[in-house]
Amino acid sequence: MSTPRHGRTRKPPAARRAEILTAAVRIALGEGLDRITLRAVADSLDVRPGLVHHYFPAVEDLIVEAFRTAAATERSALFEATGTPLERMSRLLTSLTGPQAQAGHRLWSSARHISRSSAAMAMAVEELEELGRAQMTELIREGMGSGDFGDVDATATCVRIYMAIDGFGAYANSPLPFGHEAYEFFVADVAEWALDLARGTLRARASRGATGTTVERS
Amino acid sequence: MSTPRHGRTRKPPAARRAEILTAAVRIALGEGLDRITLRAVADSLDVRPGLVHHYFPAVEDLIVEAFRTAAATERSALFEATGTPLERMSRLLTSLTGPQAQAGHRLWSSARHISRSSAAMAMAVEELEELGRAQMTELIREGMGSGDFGDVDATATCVRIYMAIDGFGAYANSPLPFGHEAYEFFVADVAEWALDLARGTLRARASRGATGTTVERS
DNA sequence: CAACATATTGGTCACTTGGCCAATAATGGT
DNA sequence: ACCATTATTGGCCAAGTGACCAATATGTTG
Repeated sequence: MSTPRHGRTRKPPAARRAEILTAAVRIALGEGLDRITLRAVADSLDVRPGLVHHYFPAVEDLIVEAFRTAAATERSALFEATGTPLERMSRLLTSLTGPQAQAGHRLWSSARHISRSSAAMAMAVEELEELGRAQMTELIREGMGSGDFGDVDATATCVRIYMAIDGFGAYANSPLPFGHEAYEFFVADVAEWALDLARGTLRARASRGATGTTVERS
Repeated sequence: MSTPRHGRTRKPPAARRAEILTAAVRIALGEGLDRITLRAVADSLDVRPGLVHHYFPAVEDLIVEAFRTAAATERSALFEATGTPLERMSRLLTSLTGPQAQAGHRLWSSARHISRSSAAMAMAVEELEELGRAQMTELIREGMGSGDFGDVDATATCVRIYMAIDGFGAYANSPLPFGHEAYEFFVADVAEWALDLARGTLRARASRGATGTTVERS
C-alpha cells in the first residue's frame, strides 16, 4: 500500500517501531502468528527487511510482542465495565463465541503452538492467561456479591469457563461450520453450570444478543 | 540407531513404506507433526532423504498419514470395550486427562494448526473427530440403556465432553503444571454434568485410577 | 547364473527463513 | 548552513526446507 516507489522516508524511532508492531499484529490477526516474518512485515510496510531487523533484532521478540498487543487489545474490549455482572458476563461470552472472535481463537492457538519451541512465547501466554483469569475472577466475585451468580468457588468457576472457551476455540481452525447447537452454546452452557445459574439464563442472552450490542436497560 | 555405516539394504516396498510411516509417527508423537521432515525421517532411519521422497512424493501426505495412524492408534486404545459403560467412560476420561496423554493432545494441537494451511490435514482432522464422536455417542447410548448415565441427548453430551477434552488439551503445550484442581478434573466434572451423573461419580474414579490400571472387579 | 526390475543413493536446484553489515541519506541540533 | 547522528537501504550469508533425477547396487526371477 501507499507509494510503491523507493524514496526513503525517515521516521522517529518510536513511531517506526510502533508502525512495525502494528503491521505484525495485522498479520498475526489475519494469517496467524507464524506468518510474521521479517520480509512479510517489511513488505506490508513497503520497507526493507533490514529495517525490521534494526528495531527487532530477534524476530521471536516481535512475534511475542505482536501476540501480547493483539491479545491485550482483544481482551480489553471484552471486559468493558458497563452493566450488571450478568450482563457483562453474557456480553463477554457472546462476543467470545461469535464469528468475529474466530481470529482471536486462532491467535491463541498459534501462540500456544509456538509456546512449545519458544520460552518467551510460553511466558507471554502464561501471563495473559493469568491476567484474563484475574479479570474474570473479579467479575465473578462481583456477580456473587450482587446476587447475579450463585455462591460458587470463584477461582474454580473462572478456570472452568476459560477451559470451555479454549475448548470452543479449538475448532477455530476448522473450515466447516458448527453442526450442533451443543457446539454453539457450549460456553454459555458450561458457564451456567459453573456459575450455578438457572438453565438457559446465558443461552437466551447469547442467541438474542448475537447482533453484538446489548439492548437491555437496568 | 542401528548401523551408521552405508551399505544399502534393500527392503520390500510395503515394509519400507511402513517403516517410514512408523518413523514419522514417532517424530510426530515426540516432537510434533511439524517436525516431520524429509531429512528428519530419513536420519532417524539412517537412510537418504530421496528414499523418503520415493515413497511419499509429497511430504504433506506423509504428515497427514502419520497423524491418521498416530491418532487412530491412540483412540483405539482408549475405547477398549471391557467393563460397564461407566467404567469405560471413566477409564477413557482418566487416561485422556493423565500425563501420558499430553503427547496426544499436542498431536491434535499440531494437526489443528496445520489444518489452517493444509486442506488434506483439515479433512483428516474432521474425519477422526467424527469417528471419535461416533464411538463416544455409542458408549453414551449404552450407558443410558444400562442406567449408568442419565437420560440425556447423546449427541449433545458427546459434543460437550469432547469440547471439554479439547479445552483441557489446549494447555498441553504449557510447560507449567496445573495449579488448580478445577483444571485437573475439568473433563470429569463436565462429563458428570453432561451425563447427568451425581456430583463426584467420575471425579472419584479419576483420582483413584490415576495410576492407570483399573483395579476393580465386576 | 545371468539379466532384469527397481529400491536406494548422492547430488542438485529453487526457495524461504533469520541474521548481519557497510554504505547512504535524511533529520535535527548548533 | 553545516554537521553529526542514525534511520534506512541493498546486499550478503548460512541453514533449512521440498522436490527432483541420473546413476548404482541389490534382490529376485527366468
